[in-house]
Amino acid sequence: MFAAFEEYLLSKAAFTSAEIQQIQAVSALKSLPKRQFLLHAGEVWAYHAFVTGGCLRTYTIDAKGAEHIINFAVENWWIGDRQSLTTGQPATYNIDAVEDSTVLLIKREEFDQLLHDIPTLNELINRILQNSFLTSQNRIHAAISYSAEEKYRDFLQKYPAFALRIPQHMVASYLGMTTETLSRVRRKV
Amino acid sequence: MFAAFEEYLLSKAAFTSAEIQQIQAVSALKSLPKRQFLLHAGEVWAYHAFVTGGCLRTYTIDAKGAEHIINFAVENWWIGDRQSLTTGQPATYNIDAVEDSTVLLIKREEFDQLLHDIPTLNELINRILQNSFLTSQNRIHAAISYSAEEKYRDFLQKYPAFALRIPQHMVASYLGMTTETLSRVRRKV
DNA sequence: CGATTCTTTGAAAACAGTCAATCTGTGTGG
DNA sequence: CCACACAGATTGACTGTTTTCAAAGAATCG
Repeated sequence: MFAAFEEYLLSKAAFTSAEIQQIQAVSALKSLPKRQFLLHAGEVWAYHAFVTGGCLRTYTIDAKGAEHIINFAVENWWIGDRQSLTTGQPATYNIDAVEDSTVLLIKREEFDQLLHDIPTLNELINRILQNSFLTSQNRIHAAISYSAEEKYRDFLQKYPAFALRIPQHMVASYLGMTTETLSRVRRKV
Repeated sequence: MFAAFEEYLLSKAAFTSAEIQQIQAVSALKSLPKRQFLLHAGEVWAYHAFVTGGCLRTYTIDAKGAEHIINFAVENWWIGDRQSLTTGQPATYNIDAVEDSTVLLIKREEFDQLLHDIPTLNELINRILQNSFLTSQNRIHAAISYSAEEKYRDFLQKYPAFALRIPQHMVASYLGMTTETLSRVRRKV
């Protein structure tokens, strides 16, 4: 399973095999059956996590019990509560497995050491951060500009693969609408 | 006006005076009267921009002529179309001045050189990027979870100063609702 | 198969948007 | 300094969209 991470790293930048080994030395693997939590809101999150297989979601639960999904992470995506990671404050988000998943974990201190020792990794992480930011901006734009139907069309166009593997009530919650509304929108699309 | 930027930089990290001078050498100042554009959608954006005074907004205009504001930037905030900056593609956003403003501009190539020469600046920029990302995440959460009234309360609580200086129809457009809806929400709050 | 989870449908209510008119404040030019 | 124009905010009546609640149908999994 580390092989998937190694392949990802090498596809993104020219890491030496010594660097790969150093990364592997601090990587821990974790299997998460469907519905199992990686993080509960209120706990402190102190890892960098990379999804090697499956799908997870980051979400909140409001006073009425409704879930609001901040994002999904499938193979080759990073996941975690970055706010908690950097501030040390309790996490505001829950993370659990949408499907049976496998995740690779690196503790914060060890990851910081890697960033310090391996400039290539530092650059890669910053590139990813920048991408995450741009993606977030686009999502904000969609959220404040589009109707329910437009949001769903936009989602389908951006993430056609997600629509096939993620339950619709979760897609609805990601798009900021109810399951019923999404179901009605889908009838039209 | 560079003084404001220098003060900002020194408040954020320990820059040497040589570094400050190197930064100043590539900084250009620009005054923007209210309503003047810094960037039109479709143009390529190739600067890092820092607001030394006033207030600007980043927004799109949809097919019906409605504006959707992605964000505001006041004194000591950075602004620009990062997507266009990094990819070289035409910008998707417009940027113009909400008030008479002053902006400090550094061309992309020169900024890259600074990042290379001044590790402290590199770290600072990455910290800011990370903050921008976290702020975006929170905004997404608000946009998909809250009602119009909750969105406005949340906005007031996070940015009390904005409510005083930004016209309400722009706040409405930032929150993803119409001016009329915001006006009705305000009557209740 | 039976139980659970997920999706769809219907009807009513709540919410937000639209259109049009009025009101307010501000700033400019005469 | 006043009058007027203009941008911005509010209000009312109406329309349309989305949510809510409840129930019934699929699909999936042990």
